[in-house]
Amino acid sequence: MKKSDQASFLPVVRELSRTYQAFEQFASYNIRRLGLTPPQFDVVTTLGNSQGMNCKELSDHTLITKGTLTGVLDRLEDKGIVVRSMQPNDRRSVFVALTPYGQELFSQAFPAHLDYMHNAFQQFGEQDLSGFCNELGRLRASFSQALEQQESEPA
Amino acid sequence: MKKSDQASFLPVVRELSRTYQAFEQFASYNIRRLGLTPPQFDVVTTLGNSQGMNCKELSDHTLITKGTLTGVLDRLEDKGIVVRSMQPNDRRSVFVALTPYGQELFSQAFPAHLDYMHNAFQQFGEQDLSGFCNELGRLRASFSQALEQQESEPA
DNA sequence: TATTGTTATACTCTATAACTATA
DNA sequence: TATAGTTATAGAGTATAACAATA
Repeated sequence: MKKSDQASFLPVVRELSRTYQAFEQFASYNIRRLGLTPPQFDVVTTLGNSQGMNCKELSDHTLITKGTLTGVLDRLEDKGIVVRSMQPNDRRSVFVALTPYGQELFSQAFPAHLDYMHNAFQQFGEQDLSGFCNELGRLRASFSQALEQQESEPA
Repeated sequence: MKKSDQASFLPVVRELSRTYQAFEQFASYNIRRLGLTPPQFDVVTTLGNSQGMNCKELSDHTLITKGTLTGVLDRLEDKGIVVRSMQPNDRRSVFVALTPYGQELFSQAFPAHLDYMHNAFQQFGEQDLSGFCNELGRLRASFSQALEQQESEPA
């Protein structure tokens, strides 16, 4: 019997995609009302929960690759939300932080977004939530591991 | 206490995003080797598991909106993978199906992709998998419902 | 030599809405 | 009037690689 004949994991894959799409739709419905795209919002919240960081760290946190990040930051800078500055200690590095306006946006929009997201979780208790986290974590670990295996193999 | 102060669902949201990203990376690593993008692959597998369908049905299955679908189909047609034809019964409708080459691609690539995906699920048993589906399904239902609520509210 | 970030290129997808041809 | 699909527009993210400045 070929492996593909017993693809009992297929429903999981389908369900994961559908669930993420539903989440993405729900979340971005609110995010776009702020005039932001999801990647932009991701950057703003990452910066908002820190004192600022360089592009490399920002890229690691958001999983946005450096080439793309330049464009995202450009657009956020145009909107006056973030500011770039040079670092004296390492002059290759660019320090990125929220502007005062960006901080105001963050401190207003982030709690509001949490309240919004809360609507989707009202029916779940602590136990449900930690159950979700566990299951998702198991899946994620497995995908990461499988990808690493692939990448380390000869093409 | 404000709702946002007790955001115990935040880890779930983060974990769902990370998990999906890990899945997406893992899956697309293989899909791109076929010279396809994930949306294109989605269309190919949807068509491959059917006798063909019109754009409306295809859009419903893949969740790709009609405007985007036109472009995706254009590129698949350029590659000789799908073919569009008119329907005599409803001349507004366009029937989309795999070409013989597209069918060959599908019948070779789809099982291969399942075998590839299988690598990420080896460690899970039937019970794990159905557990994942249940949890994901609960989440999805909740997101869908919450979005509907939002959309029905006065902006 | 390796790293940080920008630039360049070319493509792909997205959202939105106007448009056509049918029904 | 409503529906199916295309077209138009403008933007935004993606992958990739070359590049400049710095370490």
